[in-house]
Amino acid sequence: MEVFRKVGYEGASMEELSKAVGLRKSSLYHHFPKGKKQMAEEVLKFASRWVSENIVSHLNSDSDPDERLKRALEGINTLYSDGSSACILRALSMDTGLGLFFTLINTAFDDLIGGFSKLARDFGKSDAESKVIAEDIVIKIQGSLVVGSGTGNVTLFGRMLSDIEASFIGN
Amino acid sequence: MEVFRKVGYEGASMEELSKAVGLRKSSLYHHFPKGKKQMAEEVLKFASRWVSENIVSHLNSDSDPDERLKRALEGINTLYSDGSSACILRALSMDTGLGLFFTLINTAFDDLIGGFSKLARDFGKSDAESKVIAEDIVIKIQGSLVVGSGTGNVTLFGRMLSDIEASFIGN
DNA sequence: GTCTATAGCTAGATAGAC
DNA sequence: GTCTATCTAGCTATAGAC
Repeated sequence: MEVFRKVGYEGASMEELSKAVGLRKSSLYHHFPKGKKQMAEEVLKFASRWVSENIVSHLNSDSDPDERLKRALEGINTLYSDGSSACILRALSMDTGLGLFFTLINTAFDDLIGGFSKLARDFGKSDAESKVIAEDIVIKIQGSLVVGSGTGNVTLFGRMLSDIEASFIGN
Repeated sequence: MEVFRKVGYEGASMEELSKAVGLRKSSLYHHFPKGKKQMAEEVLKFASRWVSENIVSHLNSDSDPDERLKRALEGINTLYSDGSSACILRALSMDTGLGLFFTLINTAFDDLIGGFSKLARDFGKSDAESKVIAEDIVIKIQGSLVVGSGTGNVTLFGRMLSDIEASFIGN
């Protein structure tokens, strides 16, 4: 996963993946008979599951909204290593001619937006408002990762998380 | 440029670039002796110049702030084809092992942020506020492109531009 | 399940005619 | 300046011993 999200699908060579895993190239084909494409797919599924279990699950629960928001943001902070790790969804959404992974990426984004949408509703927002708020949150997270890595300013991500938290508590 | 921003540096093959340009591979080496790396570099420089001339120049001018904002946003909308085209800065900021283009990308982002920063000051904001506002704007633009392409919802980009415009005029 | 060895191919890049 | 033809290195992927 580290390799893919750092260099993207085309940028990741089996050699590099092999070194990262600590197994020879041929051994990778034992675990993933369909090769690199399958490896990227499994990585995406793993990441989606992680997001679902460590972020979306909190957003969708029925406990205290403040607590849920806090836990979800902690999950996001962990996922992106305080803003220093790229997003695997973004890394794999480019390259690869005819969107090999579009469906997986699409549902992952939708789940996340759906989670924040529910949270916003539980904070008293209307359905329409909630959708917009949720989209804006995910946009801010992704944007801060892109601009943060492009400018070398890692603090943007942290500020964005603070802003997101404040935007709920403020209202 | 279209090829690079769609599939990234590693994803772009000389063959594909050749077809896009309408010249044979070997002819490309006549214009760009240093090959693919140079092509990407020139594309990046071209894009930076375009951004500078069609977006940043307006932001940094001394005419009516409302007008400058409007023109800059029009430039952004053109650059990204209403949100349907990926950002070349983002496409080339990944891949390529040891950030081949980091400096170019960095200054492009800084110029853009600097431009919006000046605009915010001319709208009466303090220096510190202006920097934050400018960063947030660029974050929103990048984020909406990422989430828009990831979810297949192109409208996010347009909404973001509207929000940006409204955020100034509202204050 | 992991390895060494290698097949088969495509990538980026060159040579040289015109 | 553009072309055809080709080189070479690196890639993904496979074969088969252990």
